[in-house]
Amino acid sequence: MKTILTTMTESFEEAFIAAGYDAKYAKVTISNRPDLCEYQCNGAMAAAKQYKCSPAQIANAVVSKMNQSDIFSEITVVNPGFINLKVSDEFLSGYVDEMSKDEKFGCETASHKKVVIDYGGANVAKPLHVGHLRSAVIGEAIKRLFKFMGDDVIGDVHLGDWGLQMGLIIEQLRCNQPDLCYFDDSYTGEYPEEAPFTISELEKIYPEASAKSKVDEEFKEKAQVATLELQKGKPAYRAIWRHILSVSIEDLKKNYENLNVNFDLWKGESDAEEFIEDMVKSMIDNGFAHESQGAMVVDVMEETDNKEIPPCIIQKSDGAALYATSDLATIIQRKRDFDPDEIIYVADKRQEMHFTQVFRTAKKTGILDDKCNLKFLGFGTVNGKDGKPFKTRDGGVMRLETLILDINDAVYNKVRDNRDMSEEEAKTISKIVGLSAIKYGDLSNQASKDYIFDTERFTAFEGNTGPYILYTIVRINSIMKKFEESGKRVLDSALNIKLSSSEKSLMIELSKFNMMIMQAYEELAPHKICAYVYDLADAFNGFYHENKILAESDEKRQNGFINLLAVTRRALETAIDILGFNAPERM
RNA sequence: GUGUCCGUAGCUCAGCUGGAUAGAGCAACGGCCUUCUAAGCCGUGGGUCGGGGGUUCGAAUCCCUUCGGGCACACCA
Repeated sequence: MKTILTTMTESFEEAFIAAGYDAKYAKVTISNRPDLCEYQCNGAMAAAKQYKCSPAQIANAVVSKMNQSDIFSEITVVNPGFINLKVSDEFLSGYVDEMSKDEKFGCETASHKKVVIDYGGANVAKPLHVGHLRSAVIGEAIKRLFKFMGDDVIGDVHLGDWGLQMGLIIEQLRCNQPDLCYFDDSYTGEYPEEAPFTISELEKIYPEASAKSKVDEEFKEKAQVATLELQKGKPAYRAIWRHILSVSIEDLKKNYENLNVNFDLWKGESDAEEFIEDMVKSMIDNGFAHESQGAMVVDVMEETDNKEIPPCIIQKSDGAALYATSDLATIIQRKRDFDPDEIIYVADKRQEMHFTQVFRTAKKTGILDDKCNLKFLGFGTVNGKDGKPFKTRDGGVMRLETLILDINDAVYNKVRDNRDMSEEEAKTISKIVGLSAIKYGDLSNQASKDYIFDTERFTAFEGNTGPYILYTIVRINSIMKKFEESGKRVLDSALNIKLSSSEKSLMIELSKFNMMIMQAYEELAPHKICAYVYDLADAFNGFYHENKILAESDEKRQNGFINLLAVTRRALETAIDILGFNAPERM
């Protein structure tokens, strides 16, 4: 269904044409002067230049063709040539009504794409930390947004599971437990199904190994050898590797679950391994890759570049693969498995250069045709209150798990203070509300910018926060419940057509739903959904304070109120579901 | 050095495909709970949109320049 602004613009296009002017000037926008009007059309001023007459003259001519309109209740021309508009109650109410009957609230796209979204950025054997928060939260929101818009979306965590870290862990394990059968070369039996370590042991092994490799050259070399042997398929190391994967993935799933983040695919770098050899060979054979300073590279510099873009290295001088190689091979794999129309990478913005190189190489070498769009959604750093990267109090890396627990605790205390409820319920609610605090706090900032993660601010439940949105929904729930308990029934699904001012404001906000969601979709901008949800919640709270819903004596009018509440609740719930969190029954 | 992003209220951020008086939230101050969850609502104060030029009837928004900051610039991911 058309957005309300499109509908309005189209009615003005007719008027512009009827008055003898180009339809391109007919654009209707939301008013930036709510004290004067609800919508406005400023085209007359732009048109004045082309037609060499006064803007007011054009505006008046256009408006004179608009007097049949049932969309607007008021159309006025103001100097120098603004056309100020107020929407009619009937049209607005009808529009919101139609929207509410649509499963997707009037959102639609021209085409349904197949999209792979690469987000999460987790590595096996390493715990998630704050740095992983954004990729997970933003990626999940983008994925849900695309799904909502009707695209066929595949979310892939794309684990880091194939690098030197694997060899390091294997060698460290050998030091710690040399008697394990994996290290006995004469061992011929089946390797055990049980992993020789738990996740918390594993999480200790990696830092230990990593630290040792920096001071112990011999150890580092052994790890490199182990990595190579693993990649070549040595059964014992493959067995350890599988243990690392299964133990890690189980733990990662649990952590991502706590964030309400779900991947459709748990592929990793290792899954692209099989494509690397042929890929590199073909790039060389086809003349795309050449040797430079011992490495194999693909030139990706283009004439229009105004800065140096280094070539994309697809093979190190020692013959090993690296980041770009693995990403390119993964594109081949995705092309084969899904043949996507688009692949979106949600990663730290500092990796932009890398993705530029990979994208260009993929196109240049023909791994991908022009049908498939590659997009990079880069996000900024999570900083602490000092404006520097977020750390624990003692300066260490903040684990994501810890961050979530801290937030939940703060929320829990608040919930216990404010409401009388059982400990169990308070805990459940704290998790739900805490998640909204984290996600809304993150998503309400522009993805590309750094932002300050202020635990106090996010857990203080006042103002423009996730909990405020949830609180609004809970209020609606509460009224609806009381309405049902009173034994009253909803008469019909009609909304009121004679509107109070706060009721109209709420409907105007509701009518923006499809527009805002589609804009966020086109711009990959979840923060616009946050801003919208806040405006909607704000409009509802204004309405809530001005109208006594349960005490309304006019049954018909009350019926309209209740229906409006239902629409508002569904709009809010739909929007926060896209953002990746939800509301509790009460709080 | 080159490129790139950013600089908006005391703080955290929107607005940036040009429109009228630059918006929120927090913090400050003043009101509103015998009545649907006060985690709320209403109101007050607070800005030379980093500085300077330019384009335009009109610039936070576009262009140039300058200052300040972040980040990236070939064998890490």
